[in-house]
Amino acid sequence: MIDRTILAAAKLPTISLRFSPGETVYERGAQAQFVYVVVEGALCRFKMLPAGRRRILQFLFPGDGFGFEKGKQRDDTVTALTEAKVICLGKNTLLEAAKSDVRLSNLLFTAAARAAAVATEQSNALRGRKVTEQLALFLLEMDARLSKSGEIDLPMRRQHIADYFGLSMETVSRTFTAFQKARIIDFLDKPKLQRRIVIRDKRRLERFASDAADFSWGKS
Amino acid sequence: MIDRTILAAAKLPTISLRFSPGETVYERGAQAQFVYVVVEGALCRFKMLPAGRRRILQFLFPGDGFGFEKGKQRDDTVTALTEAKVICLGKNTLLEAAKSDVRLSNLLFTAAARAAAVATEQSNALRGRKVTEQLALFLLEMDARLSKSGEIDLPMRRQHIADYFGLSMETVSRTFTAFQKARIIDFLDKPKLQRRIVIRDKRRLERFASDAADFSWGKS
DNA sequence: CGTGTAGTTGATGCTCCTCAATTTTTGTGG
DNA sequence: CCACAAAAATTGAGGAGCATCAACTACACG
Repeated sequence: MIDRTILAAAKLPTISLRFSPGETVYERGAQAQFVYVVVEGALCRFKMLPAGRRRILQFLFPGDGFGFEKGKQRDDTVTALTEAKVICLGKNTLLEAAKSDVRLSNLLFTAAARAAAVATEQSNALRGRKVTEQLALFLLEMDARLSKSGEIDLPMRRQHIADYFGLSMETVSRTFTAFQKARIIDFLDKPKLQRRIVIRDKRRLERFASDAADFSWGKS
Repeated sequence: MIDRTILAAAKLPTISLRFSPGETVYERGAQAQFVYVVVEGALCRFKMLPAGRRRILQFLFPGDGFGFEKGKQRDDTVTALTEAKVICLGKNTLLEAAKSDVRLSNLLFTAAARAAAVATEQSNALRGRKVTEQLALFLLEMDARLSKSGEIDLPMRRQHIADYFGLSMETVSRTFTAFQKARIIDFLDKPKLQRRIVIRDKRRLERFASDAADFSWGKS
């Protein structure tokens, strides 16, 4: 909900940080001192659930902000999926600056309103949709956000995707395989965890994403 | 995301409106001129989906605000479920006032941030939960918001609840019946379409809401 | 008293989860 | 570079949960 634009407008000094895969930016229970913006790499924001499961709230990519939720204590955890660079800024510093700067305050408000809209939109976009729809949307989104020369190099594992959609890892895998067998996507670089994907038939993927069209699992 | 507090702080004149069951406050495509706050009664906000289905985004009760989404055109529709009273205020009027009033601008920002938090929270609270959990939560929420002397008089039909959770009407009905058979709730006033409900065993309902405990459908 | 709407109940099938086995990829130390 | 162990991903079989279709009941209204 916060982004580069706002930090730039605030004209306040920021701190730059680096993380390696698996390192955590902050954990549940920590003091909520800073707000962050991703500069490079990929991270994910999640909560732990009873029974050792976790719910992934968001995947974070360059330009995305995080850590601005209300409350003095963190309620979520953020860890890096890849090598990542983020900048941060004291939360109070920003809020104080907003108190005397109407333009900044309005920027914050607009950003928050947009964030709220996006949040409700997202939650509604996924409800009641079939797995093929959700994952088609996911692949299209990842394609839009991090494809280079037509290839998507997914920074997250199947389990992460499953935790994001509340599905089982197996279902994610089966769906991707089905997409591949239908020649909608392809895996590249077998020696690289099938995480590198190419969309071969975007048209058809988009049809899956909007339409509830269905295909059978058992087809060759 | 907007509420009474903000309209009060804005010190701007509001207009009072009344609606009867089934009447619409605004429809998809209309100009987004006003923001609203419910004073009395119940309404619902929804979008139409292909195939004649609809997705209910929110049930609105006294104190709830609506109509503040970005964009010049409405993307949703709001209709009254019961006799309802709402107040409204020109959107631009409010935004203009905020431009020169830091305190109001900050209030708007805070409200928007809270709305964003609530939205993400809600969307995450429902993902992957079983029907019994979702509906137990729903009943507890309705109990908190509109019970009088222990009775909940639901303003919405089974179909509305189903559209809200993305379930079928039949599943909602079966679950309520199961709650009743387990003596967790009871229906009052048979001659009133089973919409009047009493929670008999709140403790157990709360367990259903948090825990994924399950019971069989076929029990007497 | 017939018609329409809301709600309940039952039978059947699809979707996706769970558990388990197997294959592929990664990482480590010779 | 290879051998081995650990982690990630795939694949298969069986089952739980919810949708769908359809019949039936209860109440509202003319």
